[in-house]
Amino acid sequence: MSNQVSTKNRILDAAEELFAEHGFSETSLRVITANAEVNLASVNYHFGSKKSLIEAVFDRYMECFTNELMSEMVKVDRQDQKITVSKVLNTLVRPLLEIDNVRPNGSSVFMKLLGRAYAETQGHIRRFAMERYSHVLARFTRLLHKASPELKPSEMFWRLHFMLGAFIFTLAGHEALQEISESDFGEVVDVKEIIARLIPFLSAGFSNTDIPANYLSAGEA
Amino acid sequence: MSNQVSTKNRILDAAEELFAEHGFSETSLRVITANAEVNLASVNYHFGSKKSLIEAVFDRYMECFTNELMSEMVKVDRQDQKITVSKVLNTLVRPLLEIDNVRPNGSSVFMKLLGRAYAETQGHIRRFAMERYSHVLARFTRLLHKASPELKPSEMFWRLHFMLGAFIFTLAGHEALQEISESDFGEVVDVKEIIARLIPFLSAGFSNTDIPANYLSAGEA
DNA sequence: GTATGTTTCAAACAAGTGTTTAATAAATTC
DNA sequence: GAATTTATTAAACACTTGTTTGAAACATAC
Repeated sequence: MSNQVSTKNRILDAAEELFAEHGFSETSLRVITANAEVNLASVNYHFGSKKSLIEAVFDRYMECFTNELMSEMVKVDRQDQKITVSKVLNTLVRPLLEIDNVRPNGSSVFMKLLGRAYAETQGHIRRFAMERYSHVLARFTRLLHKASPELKPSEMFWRLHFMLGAFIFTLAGHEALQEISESDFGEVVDVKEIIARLIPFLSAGFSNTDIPANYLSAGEA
Repeated sequence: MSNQVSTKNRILDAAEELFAEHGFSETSLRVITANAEVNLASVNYHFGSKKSLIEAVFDRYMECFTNELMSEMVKVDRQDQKITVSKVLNTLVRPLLEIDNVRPNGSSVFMKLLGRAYAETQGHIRRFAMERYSHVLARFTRLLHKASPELKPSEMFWRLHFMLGAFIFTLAGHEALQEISESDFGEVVDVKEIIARLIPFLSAGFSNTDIPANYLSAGEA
């Protein structure tokens, strides 16, 4: 029993790193099992299929992340001060950086996985994630509404996905951007600093009022 | 001679559609050549390898797009009024929508390809594109600097990539988002409308002043 | 009309893919 | 401690992948 868990985790550990680095379909079960130092057949034994393994890798992060995020959102909801967009976005930070304590480089790997999953089947996994973690997304949306009640739901939907796009895209490719930043400007920035620049950017974007009147909720226009 | 061009284009046409829909490594040469109704070997004959085919598909769009973009940027640069971030971002619109005239659904396919290429090797193609079309990016950056001279280069670099992320990510997955928009809010939006919402969002984000002082250029802080 | 260069084609190639099998080993249960 | 469930293993399976081959068809030039 103690050993079977070990095998399962060895596979997950090796898989997530390779998936993040090279993509899902570019990573074969043979290199995964070789890196994990387990038998090839054990993937199908423990996970059933490669597809299920991908989901398992994905879920291990998502569950941890969404749990932390939920408790962070509850905190913001319970406080007395006014809820701002910036505060809502900041609920993402701790849960994300927290992953580094669970797993070395965890936040980096997680964002890369997210980026790949997002682009992989262009929308299918996006939908899947939006359904599987719909309660988290709903809560996040509700918080955003409290911060910007003047926005009508459809407009908020679009702005939410603009933010998601910038967030995931930037952090998924943060390593390349960090390299450029260092070579071109001599600035060494870590993930935390990237987020520190990203959040004001997104807050301002989300809160912008430079829009056609019909994008506001009824009565506000 | 007239036939070899036709074969080449049939391959490119079939390939770009399949690449956009299913991804690069998920699309085999056999389904490409089947859709194009040409012989399997003709891909290697005309393009050398699958990798070169991918680049050819990508370049056919990029060249058309960047040419239009350059002339659009020259226009903005030549006008007398003040250059705003919004104006700079709007230089992207016509070149993008123009593609629909060259090829049905062209802008949609192009953005999907961009999204895939961006995520595929996480940064490698990003770097490749930034080098191959560095003159375009440099011109775009120069325009942005004219619009926001108070931003120091490194801060502009980050904000530029925040915008790129939101832009490419949103438009690459626009179909899924459009479906949700229709089913959840009953709103049918086209690419043009998405961009119309995106640009004010990005302008506000890019122009935000809610940042630590050390992110501004020397003397401004 | 022969010769030259270009393009198409069916077939085969070598390598890699996820998955399954049946035998062995290990752990757990009664 | 024998019986039974659970885990590991090497091997094979059936299939797909990108690429190459060599002959045939076509076009062009002299």
